[in-house]
Amino acid sequence: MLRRSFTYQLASIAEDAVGPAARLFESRFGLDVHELRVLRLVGDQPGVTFTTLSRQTKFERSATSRILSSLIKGGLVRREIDENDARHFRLYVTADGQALRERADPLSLELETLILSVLSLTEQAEFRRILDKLSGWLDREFMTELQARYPEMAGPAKKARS
Amino acid sequence: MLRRSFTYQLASIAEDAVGPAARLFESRFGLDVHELRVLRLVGDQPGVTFTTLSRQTKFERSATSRILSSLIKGGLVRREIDENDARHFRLYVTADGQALRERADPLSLELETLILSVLSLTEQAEFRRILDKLSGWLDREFMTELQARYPEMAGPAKKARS
DNA sequence: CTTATATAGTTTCAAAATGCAACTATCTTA
DNA sequence: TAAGATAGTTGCATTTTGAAACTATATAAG
Repeated sequence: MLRRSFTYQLASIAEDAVGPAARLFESRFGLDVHELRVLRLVGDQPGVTFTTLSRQTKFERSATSRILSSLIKGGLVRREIDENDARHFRLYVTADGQALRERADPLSLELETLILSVLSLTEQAEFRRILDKLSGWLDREFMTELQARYPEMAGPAKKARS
Repeated sequence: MLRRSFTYQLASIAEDAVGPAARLFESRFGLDVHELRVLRLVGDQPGVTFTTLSRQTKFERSATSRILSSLIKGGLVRREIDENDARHFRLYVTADGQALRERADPLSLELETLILSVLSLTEQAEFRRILDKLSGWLDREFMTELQARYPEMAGPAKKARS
């Protein structure tokens, strides 16, 4: 078999993994995976600020803002004006949001376990370790490195569309 | 640091990897990454049929059809009616398509090397091996397994949108 | 032979997502 | 008190989406 491009393979795995999950979360909790992603990021970083968050979501700022609005409207997230700088909002998950996460997380875990079940435990650990290493690099030095090597591509991340 | 959901991590890595690549291919070759994906899949499987292809692309059939049309219009792919069954088209990359691939592939390889450069050679090999194992499983048994466990979600893969 | 059904692939179209740019509001500096 | 800078939101034109309808060929049944 021909060796497929690594990026294609990654994107393809991500789609196979996220796609079914998306449908399940939608049908069980009426929750869009994008919303879930934001809910989790906020939950894991109480008091996180919008700009930080939107860098992590990998969505556009405007998209993140809209998702956030919908979470707030749904009572899953609340925001507080920063007392030192009223331009900032500090974001927190509400009790309802927390409750929802607590229902959603086991399903995530279940799916994750199923996906990884084809790997031995050693492989799973190794895979995780490698993914962590990769994410760290991609989040930090990689982007700088890219800009340096390919100055032709400025501007922020464009839709990858897998 | 909190352990992030594996699917989020994967999607996030894929986006970081594919996003920049998308912009580069666009600016250097005027080629959309989706088109490139299809071009490669056809190139690697001369005579492949539309339905097979669209399963591999992970796009909707209609999207695949549109991308294919654009490749054909651009003279990068050609199609022939199957002599045994006129409902099928057999797809082939043209000389122009091949030439384009030959210009694009080195860039892909370069990017891929850069992305993986944070890993040791052993890790790279291990990572690849694990990815292969995962893709195989996800393409085959996994989907069946999912349907069995979660009958509530029928229908074909929905946009994962990461 | 004629009708029914299945399969391959394309096209249409309304709804949703995208992303730039303009906008509001606050803060900082001078 | 005016001029930027920063945080976040919203408007809106464009693009993307995906389900459904459609065309065309093949196969099966009566």
